Amino acid sequence: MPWPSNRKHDTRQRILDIAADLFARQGYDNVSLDALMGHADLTRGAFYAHFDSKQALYAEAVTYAARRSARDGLRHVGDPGTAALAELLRAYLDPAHAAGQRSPCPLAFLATDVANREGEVRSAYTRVFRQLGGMIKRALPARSRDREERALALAAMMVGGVAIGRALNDSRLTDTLLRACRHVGTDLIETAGPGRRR
Amino acid sequence: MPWPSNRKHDTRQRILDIAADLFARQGYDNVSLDALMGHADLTRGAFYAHFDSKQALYAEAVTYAARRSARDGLRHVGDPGTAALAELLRAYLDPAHAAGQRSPCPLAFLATDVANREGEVRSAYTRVFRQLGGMIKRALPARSRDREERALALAAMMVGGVAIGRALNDSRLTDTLLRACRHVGTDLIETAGPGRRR
DNA sequence: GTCTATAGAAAGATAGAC
DNA sequence: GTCTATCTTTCTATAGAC
Repeated sequence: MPWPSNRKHDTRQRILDIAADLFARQGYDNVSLDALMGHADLTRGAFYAHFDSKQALYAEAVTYAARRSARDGLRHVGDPGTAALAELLRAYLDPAHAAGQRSPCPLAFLATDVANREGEVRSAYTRVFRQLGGMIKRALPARSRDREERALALAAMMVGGVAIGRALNDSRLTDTLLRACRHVGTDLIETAGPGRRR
Repeated sequence: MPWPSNRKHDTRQRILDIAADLFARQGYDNVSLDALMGHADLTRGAFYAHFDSKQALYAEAVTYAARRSARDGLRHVGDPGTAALAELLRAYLDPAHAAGQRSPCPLAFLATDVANREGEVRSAYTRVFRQLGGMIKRALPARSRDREERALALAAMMVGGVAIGRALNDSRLTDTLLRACRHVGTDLIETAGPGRRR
């Protein structure tokens, strides 16, 4: 219960919701407070009644976008385990995700955008990445060697696949890339049984 | 011989060189023409004698940054083959690369930055990615199954690792991530012998 | 809390002198 | 080709009325 009771802080939440979407889709610099508040049917002036600055909102938005992306993306994913992990891989590397047709993951959509910022934004990004890595790690077979390394490498492949796929100009190549990551990633999960590698 | 003879287009080349560096390190919006030209010991006004617009320069810079990054990064990499590929993996996923201590690869440094642009910039990025994918593919064992898919997934892991590593706030986690990508990536190369998988 | 109005700074691009 | 000066736009942030 972060909020004492139901208040008019609905507005604040609405702004945060819109910000998570716009920032992820267009990047920090390409979203003006004017456009942002316009989407909330408000004007610039009202913004500072809810947030201290654009940067402060950005930091919160990164965290919130991650939570929302996980909530929406993991809807059909069952309990932890390799089957659920394969399903996560499929959902994350879906062309619809790269195309921004559902709640985008800020790790992939804001990677280089966040790298050019400081402080709280970077911390939020780091926190989110740790969560993804931890989730993948726990879903891998408990007794597999290199569980941590496999989890981090898998996360990098997922994020990289979507980030690159979004930048490409050729949707056929994007689809091919995402499919490749799904297939190779699935193999990385399946071959992660106890006592393999090296 | 792209240039008819040696001309004073040295200046143009100098601007391009600086742009490739600044854009990759700071992103498109965070580099002003003022700062750019300042690094070349010139002023804003001289810019338009060499390029049509900032966007046009950006497109050229993406291509040029890739060429320079490959040239500098592959200096100690021998002829194509799995050994050279392992060396490429090591050089690309080096913490010094992620920290920007040598010619940065635009694929990793500009992924989400390029995604928010159009036209020629996206085309340049796509072309560069095709080159990286092709290079990795040719270095994999010729008779291996899924050569194309492995190559693309490896590229995604490399780019993703560096892009994420650069955004993180914690250099220990960055190092761990890059090491994980190197190890798992090396395994992906070694297990790519003829007739494996599935 | 939300509005309009405005301050103040920065940016891309152009014009004309040298 | 390069300079200085300027046009024009855009943006974050603040002030004060309602």
